Amino acid sequence: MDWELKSLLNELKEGREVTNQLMKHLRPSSSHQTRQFLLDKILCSYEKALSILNWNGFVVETKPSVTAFESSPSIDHSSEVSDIKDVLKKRKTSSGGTEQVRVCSGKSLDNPLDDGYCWRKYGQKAILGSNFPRGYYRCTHRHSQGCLAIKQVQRSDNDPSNFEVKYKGRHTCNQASHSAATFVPVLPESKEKGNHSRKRPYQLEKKQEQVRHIFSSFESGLKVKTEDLDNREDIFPSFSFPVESEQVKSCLFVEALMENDIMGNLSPAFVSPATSDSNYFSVSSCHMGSFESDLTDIISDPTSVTNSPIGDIDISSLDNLEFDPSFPFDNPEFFS
DNA sequence: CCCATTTGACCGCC
DNA sequence: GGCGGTCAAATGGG
Repeated sequence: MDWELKSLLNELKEGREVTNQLMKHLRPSSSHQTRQFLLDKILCSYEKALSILNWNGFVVETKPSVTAFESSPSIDHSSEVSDIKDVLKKRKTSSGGTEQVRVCSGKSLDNPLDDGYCWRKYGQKAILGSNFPRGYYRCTHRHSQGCLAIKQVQRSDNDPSNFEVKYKGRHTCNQASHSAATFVPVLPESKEKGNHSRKRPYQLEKKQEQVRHIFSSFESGLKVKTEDLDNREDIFPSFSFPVESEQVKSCLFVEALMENDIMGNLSPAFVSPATSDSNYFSVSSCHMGSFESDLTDIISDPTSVTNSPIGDIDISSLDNLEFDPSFPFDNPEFFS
């Protein structure tokens, strides 16, 4: 089975499971926060499922949705949710065909350039019809390691606090593969810079700074457009990946806390970014965004790992999920 | 001094 | 010719 279909199934299953959890939490004793958490998870599953369909050429219109978060006065989740508009665009490929490009919108109150990679700006252009110039960046390791990753950043006209980030190419540098795989921030530079004593500490420092920003960047969200210059199977193992790796870890972290079997079921898009198309991470950003308070609490306080459930979610209740086994989500023919 | 950014020039495509 | 994208010299910061 295609991994996309697996992902789709996983997302739908997860949506089903979380819906069941939510049902359990409809009782008055459950907290609003818990219900929000579950609602958001459901929405994210739907978003991911829709994205998968989108990517496979289905015409799926995604529109801003309303969630319980809008009733939350403390956090502006409404903007996040309404910004999770994944738009597919066609672009020409080198072979003359078209290729889908997904646009995810969001807001970044933080530095939109901090996505875990080291970028070097090589140009800036005023774009016709846009109020703000477009910045052109390429991977710092372009020359030392031949990394061809490129990104373009442009402030949104409609919402100047919004940035559209468009990625092209894939990271082939060490930084990409390692930062995607582990938390180890940076690798030794290639020998040509070995005589530079200050280089490494500087990059380490910078990298750690970037890592710190990753969550906040995705809390607020970014408008991210991805596009690869190569073939589809080449799509960005890396692109997602300092970013997504953080998210994956966070998700795994959350999932582990929430009894992996229940909330687990991570889609391949999450688990195996190296084999995924580039674009699913943005959906997970909504995931992240809505979990922000929980995650930041958990992450900032290691002691909470073992003895603190997420918010006040009743983990024990998650052990006994109930859902209608007759619902044909598991049947591949359901989707044919 | 090295490196990243800035910015005007240049290039290729439509 | 106009536009988007890239190059590369100039500039500035650490």
